[in-house]
Amino acid sequence: MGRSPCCEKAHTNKGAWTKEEDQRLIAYIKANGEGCWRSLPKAAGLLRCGKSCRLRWINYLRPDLKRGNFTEEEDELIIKLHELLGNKWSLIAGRLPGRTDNEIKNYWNTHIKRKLLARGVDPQTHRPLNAAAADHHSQLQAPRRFAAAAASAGHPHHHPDHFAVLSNSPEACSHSSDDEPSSATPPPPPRHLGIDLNLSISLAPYQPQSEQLKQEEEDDAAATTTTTASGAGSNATAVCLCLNRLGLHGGEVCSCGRGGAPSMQASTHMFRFITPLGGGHNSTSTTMT
DNA sequence: AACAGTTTCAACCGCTATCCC
DNA sequence: GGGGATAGCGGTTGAAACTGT
Repeated sequence: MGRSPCCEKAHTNKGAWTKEEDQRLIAYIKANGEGCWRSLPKAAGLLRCGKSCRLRWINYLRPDLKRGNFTEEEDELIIKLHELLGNKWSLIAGRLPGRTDNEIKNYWNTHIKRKLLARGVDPQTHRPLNAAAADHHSQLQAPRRFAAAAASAGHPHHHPDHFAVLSNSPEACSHSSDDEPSSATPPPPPRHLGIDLNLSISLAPYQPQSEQLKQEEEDDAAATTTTTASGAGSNATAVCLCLNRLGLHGGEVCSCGRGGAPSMQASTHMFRFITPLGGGHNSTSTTMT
């Protein structure tokens, strides 16, 4: 039996795209928008698989792509996000406007891995290499927990890219590490690379962007912090995790607070670091830099 | 200049998640 | 609720570009 092929392979081109194919695809999407990828090739007059068209558009032809070398700030942001999310390239890409998951994945494998190794840091675990060797078992799981939690908590009405990063949320907290026995008093939160890792990720209810922006405008009494209706409860402070809030340049990419940045997707890929009121001092955002 | 080895990155493949009937 | 169709994701591949000898 098996799956039906994603397209009629006998009559499709493969390999590198020609300029003419690119032009056809661009023209079609400009005229009709991104729609059903499966039917697009035929409609656009392309002898390509829909999947291939989608990939070409997303990774190469999209007008909002940045292209060019990664900046030092982007490097560090990728490293930090990878530490939190693991190999969730699309989620990481969601925090880097103009970059694609494929681009980041390639960049990770070709540049950042080596950079971390040169620093003596294990690229998978983000731990010092000798320490990583020491407790092999526990390291395998640590950096993936956040992403795993987010993925496994999948609710059909939650947009997959919308989850909050919660702290001190008992049901959400998956950070009690395997290498430390659980006890009545939880161990102090670990810190890595200047990030307060007293965090975990859970899904936040998805809202359509306009609704979300409206909500955020309402909630936006405090410029950089908002409360959410998520499971963190009412006394949690949410801190935006977009570029400028991470202390990086390029504040224009942030549209999470209000509609200021034109058409950036940042608000549709929102992470929030939530720290408890009172004790938090917004420590998450301040320690991220 | 020619060749071999290495690096980069666009594209493909297979799988899972989600949608829709 | 079940099953097929579709979209999206992450891992892998391989050709092109680059570097060293």
